[in-house]
Amino acid sequence: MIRVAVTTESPRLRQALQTLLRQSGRLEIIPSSAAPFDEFHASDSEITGAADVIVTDIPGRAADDAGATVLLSDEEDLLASMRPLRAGLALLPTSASAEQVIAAIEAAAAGLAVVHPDHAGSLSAHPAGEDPLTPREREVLHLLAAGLGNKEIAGRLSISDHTAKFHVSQILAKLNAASRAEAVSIAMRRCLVPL
Amino acid sequence: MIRVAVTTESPRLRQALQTLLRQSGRLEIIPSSAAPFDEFHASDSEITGAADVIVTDIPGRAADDAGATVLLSDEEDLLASMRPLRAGLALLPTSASAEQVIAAIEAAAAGLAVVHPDHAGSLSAHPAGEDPLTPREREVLHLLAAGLGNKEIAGRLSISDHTAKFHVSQILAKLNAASRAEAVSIAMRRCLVPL
DNA sequence: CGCGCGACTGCCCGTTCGGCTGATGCAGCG
DNA sequence: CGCTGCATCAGCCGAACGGGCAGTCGCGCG
Repeated sequence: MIRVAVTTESPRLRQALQTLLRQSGRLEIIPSSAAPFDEFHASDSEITGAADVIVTDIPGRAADDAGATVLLSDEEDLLASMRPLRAGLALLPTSASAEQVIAAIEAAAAGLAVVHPDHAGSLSAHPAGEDPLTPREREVLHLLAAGLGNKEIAGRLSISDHTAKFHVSQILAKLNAASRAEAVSIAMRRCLVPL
Repeated sequence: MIRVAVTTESPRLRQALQTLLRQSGRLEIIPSSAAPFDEFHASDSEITGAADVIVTDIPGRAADDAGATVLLSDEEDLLASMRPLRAGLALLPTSASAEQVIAAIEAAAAGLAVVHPDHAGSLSAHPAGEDPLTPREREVLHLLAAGLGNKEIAGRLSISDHTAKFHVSQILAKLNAASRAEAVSIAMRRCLVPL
């Protein structure tokens, strides 16, 4: 039985979560004080101490707390700042389904790091914006992203450095980059290259 | 009830996982064929079709498959290549505990992305390797990573382009990069710059 | 006080980059 | 049969890059 404490700013959300989680049958909800959110600090230690996982919508709590935490938030910026995914930290948007919240709680309790794809979009996926790069261009892009010069790229691919340069030009154009450095930046952001 | 298919190279591991997962009581294990791993492709579709989640130690399977997948692997490089954390993809080391595997399966089934902190170390934290970049150099690095040229960097920072160039040189030296493109690559890998 | 270090500026010089205008060969497609 | 897309090669040229070398300030530390 995983003990869960719900600490949200909105009482409505807290209510909803608590009933939702209770229905799962596998979680023990620790009654949070009925105090308004601006007093949550008072009852903090008691709740935190007894819980295995904290479910919250308050970014600060997730940042401070070293324990297992599920953060429900729609703020895009959060992802960036929290990016170094901690052990036991789960990041979910408020649109997450009940199963997702429950699964995230269990994973967090087990010490895993979790992200929701919707949220992680900026981290990982590139749903729409596609990259019409040819296979050869992708090869070049890899070397380009490794910081190689045209001549080195040409050497690795056994082609003329003119051709290498040509491919780089194509990549710059397709990625809408003004320089190879920007191309690397864009490519890595879009995960067109490993790492 | 989540239907789970176990597809591993090692029969021993498959056995261990199956019994382990069965004990949880919340998972339905789909019997995988007893075929040796080099034939797994033959029995692929049948297994995959019926399963909600696939547990495997074969990197290729996790890459190919679009569905929920739990990858058990200790290879560091994998993380890099899989980095774009997909929806429903969980990455665990073989040292993961039973609860972790089960939690990961449930999270993956719910469409979440999961990483194990041990594994994720390379993703987020870089415990040792520090970067003795001065505050000013970090500023320059940001612009550098955005693909700006020396002149543009100088403009943004209201300094001489000679100075901008100087800072870039310092950064290249400290990051051990031969070119600004490689510097961007290294900086983004080390998370020295947002995204 | 001297010393180191970060931030800043300057100039020289060879290399590289990125865009330009070309060309060739080889596929698939209507 | 042309057409289009991909990959290959080539020269030219201005601009940017990257490495030296040489300075000037201001700050904190012993």
